[in-house]
Amino acid sequence: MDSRLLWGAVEMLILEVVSHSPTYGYEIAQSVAQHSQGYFDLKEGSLYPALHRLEQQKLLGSFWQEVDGRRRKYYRLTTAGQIALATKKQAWQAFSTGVNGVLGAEYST
Amino acid sequence: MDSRLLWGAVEMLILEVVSHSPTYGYEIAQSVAQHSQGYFDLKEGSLYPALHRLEQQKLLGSFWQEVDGRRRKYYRLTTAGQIALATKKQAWQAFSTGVNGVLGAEYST
DNA sequence: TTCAATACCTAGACGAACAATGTATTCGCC
DNA sequence: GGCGAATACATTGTTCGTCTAGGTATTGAA
Repeated sequence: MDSRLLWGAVEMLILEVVSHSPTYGYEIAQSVAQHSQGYFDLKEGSLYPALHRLEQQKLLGSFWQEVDGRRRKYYRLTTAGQIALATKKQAWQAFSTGVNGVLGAEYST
Repeated sequence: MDSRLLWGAVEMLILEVVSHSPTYGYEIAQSVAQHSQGYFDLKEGSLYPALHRLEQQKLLGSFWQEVDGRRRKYYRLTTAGQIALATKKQAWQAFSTGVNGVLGAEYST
């Protein structure tokens, strides 16, 4: 995949996954990979800085929890996060429509 | 618009526009803006470096031409450019499908 | 003459994704 | 009892395309 296309979409994908239920970094990466048929492979160097960014922007809240001897940092969506997610989805729609508008521009059809 | 989403898509959009007929930078920017309903606004700082990149990669060829006292640098798609465009379109499709797969994921359990 | 539009270009700043590396635990395997 | 794979977190430094902001020059309208 062209990783450049990933720019700006990572945060939206994270917010989307967390919006369904509180979850943690490692599981987010797996969830994104799974639902994209393995297309997305969030690296730690992208994932964790993004989570910290979103937390600092108060779009995500977090709490530590230990499960089976493993410490996990769970994230949940804040109200601001819900709004941000909706906004990002709209931006994605507009972007996607824009690209397809150029690609499918009727120069003959 | 979220300019981050633009990453990596600019070259594809340029190649697409040029593929229809030889054209020049200024017109490319206008064409992209028009076909995306004004969503995309290619800045010169993105447009010209991208054109030079594509020319250096031999995906675009160029020739100068003067029209009405204005010098224009026209670009045309090379054979390699056609292949690259097709490849980028497929990558875009895969990316778009991947994103929508995560956004529209069924969590019904 | 002054401004907008046309038409090209570049230098530097910015910032997110990546590779690589580190820590630590649990579990399957033999 | 040892050993690798998977789990789970994190950071450092590099990379590189986009943007801001600046520059040159011509044409045509106010």
